Amino acid sequence: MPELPEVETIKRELQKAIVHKKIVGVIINDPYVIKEPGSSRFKNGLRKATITRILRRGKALIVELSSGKALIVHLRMTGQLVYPGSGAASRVSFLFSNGRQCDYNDRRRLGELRLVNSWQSVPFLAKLGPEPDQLKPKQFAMLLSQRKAKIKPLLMDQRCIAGVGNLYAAEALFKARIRPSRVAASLCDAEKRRLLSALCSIMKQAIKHRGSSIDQYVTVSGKRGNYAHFHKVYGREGKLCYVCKAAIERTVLGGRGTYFCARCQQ
DNA sequence: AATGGGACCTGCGCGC
DNA sequence: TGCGCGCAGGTCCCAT
Repeated sequence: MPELPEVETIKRELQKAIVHKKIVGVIINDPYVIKEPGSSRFKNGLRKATITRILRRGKALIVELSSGKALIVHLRMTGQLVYPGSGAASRVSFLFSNGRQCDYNDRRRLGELRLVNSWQSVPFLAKLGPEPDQLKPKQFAMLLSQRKAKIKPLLMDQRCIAGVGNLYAAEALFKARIRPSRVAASLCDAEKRRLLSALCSIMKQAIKHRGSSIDQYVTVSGKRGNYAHFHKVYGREGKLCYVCKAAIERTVLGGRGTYFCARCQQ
């Protein structure tokens, strides 16, 4: 579900909601979503900890604790953090000293919670590529050079660039007028510059609108994201391209549904 | 190195 | 009404 803009939106709301609050208890309704450590060590490691800071890297949330440990939350497809939570549908609830709680919900149970001593050493985080807005055009060009992979799956490879998923990859490629099936190394300098610029501007706009609520993504406070109103290709198979009126097409790349305009994107 | 397939999960909407 | 299938914003693992 959530890509960079959705996770960033969650991070910002979470900051306002729970930073400086003290955890007094943890309710585990579904131990499956806790990948490390075991339930009791997870509970004990969180109890009495105060939340000091919340960070985002790619699509992962990092909740830093006064104990020096960190809670890593990856929402994958259907994870949600809700504050204040009611406990309904909660897989794990974090109870605070103010009597309120933050619920972790996850319909498909693909998400992960981990309590770690040092988040820098979590393999997935250590391997993440740079954030899109940290990239200079030259670096971006380097990342794509020599790569035989198709550009859309490569954009979604978290080791290449962090935070880009299926939806925003499709939108960025449309804005940059590049066909998703193009081999990355075949992009000319101008196309690479267009693509980075499209990626950054789309992420920025999407964050401004709290991300895209397509199915059931909501922010921490339960608000929907409005960026779906701005989608040009994602989910628009058979509908007319806003630029050239050709029908938007859908294909599969790297196992993921891929939407594009065959006329605008060459 | 890169790609394709499957796996992990649940639930929705569709056609029959 | 019921059933099977395809689909879903993510990532990992294995075979080729």
